Amino acid sequence: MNRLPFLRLVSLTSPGIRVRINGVQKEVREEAKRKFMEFLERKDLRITNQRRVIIDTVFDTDEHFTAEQLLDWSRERDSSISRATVYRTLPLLTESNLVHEMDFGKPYKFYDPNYSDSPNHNHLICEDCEKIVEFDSEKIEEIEQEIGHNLGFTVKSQNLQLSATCNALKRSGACDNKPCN
Amino acid sequence: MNRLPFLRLVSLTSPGIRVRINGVQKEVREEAKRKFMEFLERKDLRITNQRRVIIDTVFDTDEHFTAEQLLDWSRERDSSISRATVYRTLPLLTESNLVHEMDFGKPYKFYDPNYSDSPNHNHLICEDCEKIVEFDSEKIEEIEQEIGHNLGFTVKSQNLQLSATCNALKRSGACDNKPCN
DNA sequence: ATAACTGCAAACTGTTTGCAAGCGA
DNA sequence: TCGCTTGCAAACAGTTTGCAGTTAT
Repeated sequence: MNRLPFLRLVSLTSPGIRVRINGVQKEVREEAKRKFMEFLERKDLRITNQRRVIIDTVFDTDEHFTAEQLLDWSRERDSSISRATVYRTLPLLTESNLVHEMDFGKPYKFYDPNYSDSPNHNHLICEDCEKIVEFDSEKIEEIEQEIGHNLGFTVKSQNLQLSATCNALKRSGACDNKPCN
Repeated sequence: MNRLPFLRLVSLTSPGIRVRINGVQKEVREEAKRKFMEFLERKDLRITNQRRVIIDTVFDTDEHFTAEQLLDWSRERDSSISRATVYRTLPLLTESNLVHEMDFGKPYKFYDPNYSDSPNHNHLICEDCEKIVEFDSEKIEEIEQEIGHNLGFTVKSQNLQLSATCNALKRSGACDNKPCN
């Protein structure tokens, strides 16, 4: 099953907006693995070989993935991993708050292994090449709180998706980031 | 199939934030119906009895609905309406930009018949009672454009979902809006 | 030992589709 | 009339689950 090429772009920092840097440090990823093991222990769940392989697969990548992609990648490491185990492990990963489940209106879900690193990041999706850029904005978070307050709610989490077209593509016929085939 | 009670709240206007008023005027709804008929004609599609019933059902309500709900409601008016026709009509409605398709992370989609009235509105979902509040914020739109610009994109559309808890519920044990069962 | 975990395959759910009959322009 | 539309039922895709055997603690 072929899926969309979801890449993360290199930072383009600007005031008040933090953009995820490509290639989060290895230590952060190792810490996430450790935290998930602790999460399992806390819930009296077992650290099986299959779970270890899946955890390593999840946190050794920086990319957003689908359940099916995770299955493929995990099977490259251990071909005995079953679809059921992947589907049973994903809810644990999201429950632990180390992975974020996302819906882009496709019939399948996407998972983001960078969540614990910056839990408030939002996404911009390029309509031209279907890439995803992550970004944080303090201003947006402020306004969200304000809106919630005005409506009589306490905002617990937000999900902002921007759908956009690539300026570079319009200028030169190709994205700066990657050719748009 | 029982679905969530998605209601629209009455306005709580505050500076810079426009909230949808409950009960959009009848004329707006009739205009939407007319526009959709025109859309069908423009595409050389036929105005069948089934389509008329579905259109009336969609624009006679103010609420967000699922495909299954639309089927139920339409069948109350004409019991011969089939699931297939509903599923075949929904893409036409979204393509016409009179209805907006939304994903709240559930396995089924929601549809918003208020879209043409305020195409940039966003949603706040109450975690306590699963109601949806619509709101517009010019500030958010400004920042979105700014972020897009800084990242080298032109933002075409946005989708902001706030997940929140109800302050009134916390104070008094019930929502102002509706008892939270 | 024993409770949690696994792979398998079947089940489930929302949505789509092929087909023969029906109906609008 | 002609070709778009319809209802039906089967197909489809992603996800979940029951079960019997396996494994971590």
